[in-house]
Amino acid sequence: MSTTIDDDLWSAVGDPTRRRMLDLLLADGGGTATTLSKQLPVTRQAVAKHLGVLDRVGLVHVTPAGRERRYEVDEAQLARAVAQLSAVGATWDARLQRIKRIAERIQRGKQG
Amino acid sequence: MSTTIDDDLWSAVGDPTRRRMLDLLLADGGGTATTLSKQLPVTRQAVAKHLGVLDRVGLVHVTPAGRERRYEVDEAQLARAVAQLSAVGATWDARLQRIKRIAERIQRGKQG
DNA sequence: TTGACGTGCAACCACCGGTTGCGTTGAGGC
DNA sequence: GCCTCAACGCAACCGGTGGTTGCACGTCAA
Repeated sequence: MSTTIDDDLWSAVGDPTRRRMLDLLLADGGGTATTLSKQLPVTRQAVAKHLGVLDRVGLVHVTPAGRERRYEVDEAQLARAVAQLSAVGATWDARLQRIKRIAERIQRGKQG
Repeated sequence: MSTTIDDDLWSAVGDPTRRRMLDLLLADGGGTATTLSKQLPVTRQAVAKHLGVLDRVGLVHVTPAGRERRYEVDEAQLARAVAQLSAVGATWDARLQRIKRIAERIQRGKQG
C-alpha cells in the first residue's frame, strides 16, 4: 500500500531535464522542442524525446500549428504527479517519526 | 532559487529499488546486502551496488561485523531528502496555483 | 522557386540497473 | 589444524535510456 504510485509518472518527473522542461513550459505558457532546447543545455532532439515521454504520461499535450508543434503542460496531470510526490514524502516522514518515537522509548527503557 | 536541490540525493531516492531498500532498512532497523536481496526481486550484487550509491550520498552507513557488512539508514539525511522532495512538490504546487489564478483572471477579462 | 526554419527518423555513444561467474575471506564443524 | 559454508567484492556482460550527430521531409516567406 501507500508507496505504490504511478511508476511512469514518477519516472517522468524523476528526470532533472524533464523537470526543468516542465518548469520552462509553465513559466512561458508553452513552447516547442526548438524554443525549449534554446533554454536548455541539450539538443532539440533530446528535448523532443523528453516531450514524447511527457506526452505519453499525459503531463503535456501537443498542438500542431503549421510547421510547429506547440506543447503545453497539462496542469491537472502535473498536479496529480506533485500530489503523489508529496504523498511519498509524507509516507516516509511518518515512518521516520514512528522510528524516532520507538527509538526514544527504547532509550528511556534502557535508562529507567 | 527553489528547484535547486541536491541532484545526487534526488537521483538516489529516485530509483524505485533504492526506495524499497530504504523502506526495508527502516522497517527492520538495518540489514545486509544478502538479507535485503532475499526480500527483493533482485540479486545481492544489484543490492550491493545500490547500497554503494546510498552510502555515497550518506543515506545509509555501514558497520563491518565479522564477515558481514551491516547497513543502517541515516535518518537525518533521509529526512533531508524527504524535505527536499516535498520542497520541490511545494514549489510546483505554488507555481500551478499562480498559473491557475492568472488563467482565471484572463478568463474573467475575456468575459467582462 | 528557392532558401530558411522546424520537425522526425536513424545510427551511434555513454551511463546505469541488473545479471552471471569467480575469487576471497571470515565463522564454525570435523 | 583443516574444510566447508556463507557473505562479500570484483569483473564482464546485457538491455534500456539520455544524449549526440547526421540527414531527409514539410512549411513558411521572399
